Amino acid sequence: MAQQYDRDDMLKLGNQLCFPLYAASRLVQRMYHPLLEPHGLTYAQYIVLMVLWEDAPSAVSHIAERTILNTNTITPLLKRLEQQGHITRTRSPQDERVVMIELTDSGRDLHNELGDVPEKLYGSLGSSDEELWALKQQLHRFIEQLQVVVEDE
Amino acid sequence: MAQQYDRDDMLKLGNQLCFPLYAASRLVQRMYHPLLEPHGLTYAQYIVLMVLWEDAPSAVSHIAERTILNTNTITPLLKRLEQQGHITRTRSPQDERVVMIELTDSGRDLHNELGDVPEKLYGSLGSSDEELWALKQQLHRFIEQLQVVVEDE
DNA sequence: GCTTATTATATCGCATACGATATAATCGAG
DNA sequence: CTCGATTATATCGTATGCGATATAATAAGC
Repeated sequence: MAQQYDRDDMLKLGNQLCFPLYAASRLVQRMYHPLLEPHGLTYAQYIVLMVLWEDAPSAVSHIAERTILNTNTITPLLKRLEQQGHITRTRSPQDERVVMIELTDSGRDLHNELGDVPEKLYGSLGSSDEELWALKQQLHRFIEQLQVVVEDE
Repeated sequence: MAQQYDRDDMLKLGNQLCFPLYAASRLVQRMYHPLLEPHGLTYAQYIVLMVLWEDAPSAVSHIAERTILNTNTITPLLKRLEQQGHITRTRSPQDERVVMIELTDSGRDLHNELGDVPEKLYGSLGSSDEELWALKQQLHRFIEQLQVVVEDE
């Protein structure tokens, strides 16, 4: 993308890739908020719950890896979910460094209660499924490359 | 995208569009951090400065509109930039509700100092310019749709 | 000219998100 | 078996980011 602009244009907001990523992500989160808030959930908690609905129990580090978040972000977030009664946190007897996260009945119930959230969200957009799918696939490829670079630093 | 999955799959992390957006945005920000930190800048400050390098002086609300951030996010951010000496904040004599943001010499100098940041960043990725450009365009279209929905709430 | 509606920014409170650092547990090499 | 290296989570401090609310200024309608 560098070759397409002169030096001044390189710093224009409209020519950045970082900015539409940033803006789109926050707009999507704003869309989720009214659907999650009645269940007392934040967007980040919802992301973590999606990992657990697929793969519980899980270690904190596994959740961090799946969500591409630092463990020091995950830990306080999980503590709040625990306080809300949706998960439990226990040290693994096999390796006491590891904290295992399990879903409670309440946490599992949320899976049912929130099952229609994505449909409600994407249903209200003008994009076709094909367009959204294509965007998702491109983002996955992009993330793979970003992860390579970020890990090398 | 709703039609392609059954109900269970709808809540799998790998099938979400929101998640790769969220992850990609944060990974990009992590890439920027080592390039901005030596200048004492955060990523959000950098985004705001890009608006100002194009369009200064500007009102707070204009910056908020361009960045798609709330004014209550922008105001504390601008105060820190002011403290660092990169901008000034003054009430407009024409309309005392409005705060005008101007760049200082120091703020303008940063434009030169940070001119090679995007190239350093994207140069290290494996993606072609065409791929990054296509992703950017798709995100712009997506944002337009999101903004329509978010504003209707 | 007055009053209500609207607009612009500021403050409050809470939840991230991450770099840096600390603590404790486990692993592996010698 | 011991010790250094590595790993997992926790804490600290700072900067967002946003919903809700407050304050002040301007606009619009009568």
